[in-house]
Order: sequence, then C-alpha cells, then structure tokens
Amino acid sequence: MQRFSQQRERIYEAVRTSMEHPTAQMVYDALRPEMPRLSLGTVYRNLHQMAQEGRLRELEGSVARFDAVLPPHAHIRCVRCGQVADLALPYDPALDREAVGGGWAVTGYELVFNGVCPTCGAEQLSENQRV
Amino acid sequence: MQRFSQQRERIYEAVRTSMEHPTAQMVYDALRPEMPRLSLGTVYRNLHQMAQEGRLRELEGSVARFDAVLPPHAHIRCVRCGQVADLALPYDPALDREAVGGGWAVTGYELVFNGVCPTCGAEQLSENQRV
DNA sequence: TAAATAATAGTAATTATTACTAATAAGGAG
DNA sequence: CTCCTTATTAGTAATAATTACTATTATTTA
Repeated sequence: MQRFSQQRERIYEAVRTSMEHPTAQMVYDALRPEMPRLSLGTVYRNLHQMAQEGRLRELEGSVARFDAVLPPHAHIRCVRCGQVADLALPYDPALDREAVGGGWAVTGYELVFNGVCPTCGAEQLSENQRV
Repeated sequence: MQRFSQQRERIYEAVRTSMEHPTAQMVYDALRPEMPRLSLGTVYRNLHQMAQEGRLRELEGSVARFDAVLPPHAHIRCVRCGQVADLALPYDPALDREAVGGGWAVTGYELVFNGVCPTCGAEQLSENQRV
C-alpha cells in the first residue's frame, strides 16, 4: 500500500511552487538546504511515481522536466537555455481525432513551441550592440 | 571550411532511407556492417551538425531521434516501445501567432502525439486474452 | 604532388538516470 | 501506546546516452 512520505510531499511542493518546470536535479538542489540527507534517487523515484499516478506531468526532452499543472496545455522551450514555460493555449480534442489512423491508439498530444526566451533574447541583443 | 566526408553522406543516407526516425545508435548499428571502422562519436557529431545546418530534423526525447523529412510535420510516439512515426497533419502557421507573447520570440512548434503503436497494441490484446 | 587542416577512429570522460541494499519510518494490529 | 510488517529512504554503484580529447587519416587547395 502507498504510504505517506515527508520527502514525497516536499518534492511535490517544490514542483508546484516552481514556475520553471524543474528537472529532478533542480528539485534536488532546491530541497537540499532544508533536507541535507535527501537523495537524488528519491527525487527521481518520486517524480516518476507521481507522474504515473497523474499527480504530476512529465515533459520529455534531453532532460526530463516536471509540471504540477495537470490540465493539458502547451509549452514553450527556449532553444538557447532550455527553460520551459507554460502557454495558455487550450487543448484541442479535434487534433486527436485527426491523428487517428494506421492502427495507432491515440491518447493525446504534446504541443511544444520553440523560441528564444526574454532573457536570452536580451543577451543576444546586447551582443549585437557590442559588435 | 566544411569538407566532404564519406561517413557523413552514409549517415545521411541511413536516416533518409529509414522509416523509423532512427537514433544515433540505430544509425551506427545499421552502418557498422558495411563500415566496420565507423565510430559512434562520428555518428553523433554528424547528426547534430546536419541538424544544425537544417539538413536533418532532430526530435527531442529521452533519446534523440532524427528525420530527413524537413517540411514541418507532426509525429506520433508509442508510449510503450518509443518508436516514432510521421503524421501527415499540415503545419498550422496560425498556431505560432497564438503562442506569441511574454517577450518570447517564437520560431515554430513541435506537435507530438502519444499513443500505442499497432505492434504494442496487438501484444496487449493477446495478453488480455491470455488471462 | 605536397602542405594545411577538417574529419575520423578509438578511447576516456561526463551527464542523466536507474538499480541495489542496508537502515529508517509509516501505519495497522494487538 | 508498543510491536511488527514492509514501503520508503539514503547512499552508493551501475548503466545509458552523449560529449570531449587526441593521434591519425583524408579532403582540398596551391
């Protein structure tokens, strides 16, 4: 049976209160000061467990990121620094229907925009001015 | 200056003639019989280089996959076995406009459906029947 | 053909993630 | 409340994907 765990709740809170769709490492780094005994394996295990339970949402990528906002929504990822942000685009169920075919059972979709975040865009600008 | 390389061309051909959006490892395994001296690092280096040049398209994921079909199009990934297939859904430029805001410079989007491929679907079916 | 240097092969190193095991701590039974 | 069962953890080792490094090879230009 699933038991309560102090660590799991803190990990969940760390994701919930973060705006940056943190990676496992980021969650670990954020909690370490208050929980010096916390183990990185515990963070990974609980993040995946909660994602499987549907308590968190996992975003694939070269490094996995996690999101406590469950209703399906789009994301935008900075091609420079890799940060991810939410987008308020509504989920379009019609798209799922369009994808059906070829014997696949469609369960949903991920819509991820690429772009340059405000921070990286500003850096690039100042680089150009420097030249 | 960029020089011609036998290996790069073979790597490109391997991606182009494959229907399965191969990973670096898959390209390496496919070419190894004909090019026993080929190095995995060479495959990685050239795949990324060609992706940067726009000669290939890179699909992010826990394992990166590559696609020689350049016009933007949607993909579907099997949540069981990880295989990726193309979808003939047209790219919708209107979506890019909807994503603009918050100081981000939007460059495009990736639309990846999740689902169960025919193969994995059939396996699951026979499992159920077995019980 | 020869010199200059991009690209490679082979290997080592790094990063993200998972696996393993003894110790810890939920939480239900008595 | 105390004890027992076992889920969960910390700490560490192992694995997988990817990148870095360096001597050697191969392409290109003079």
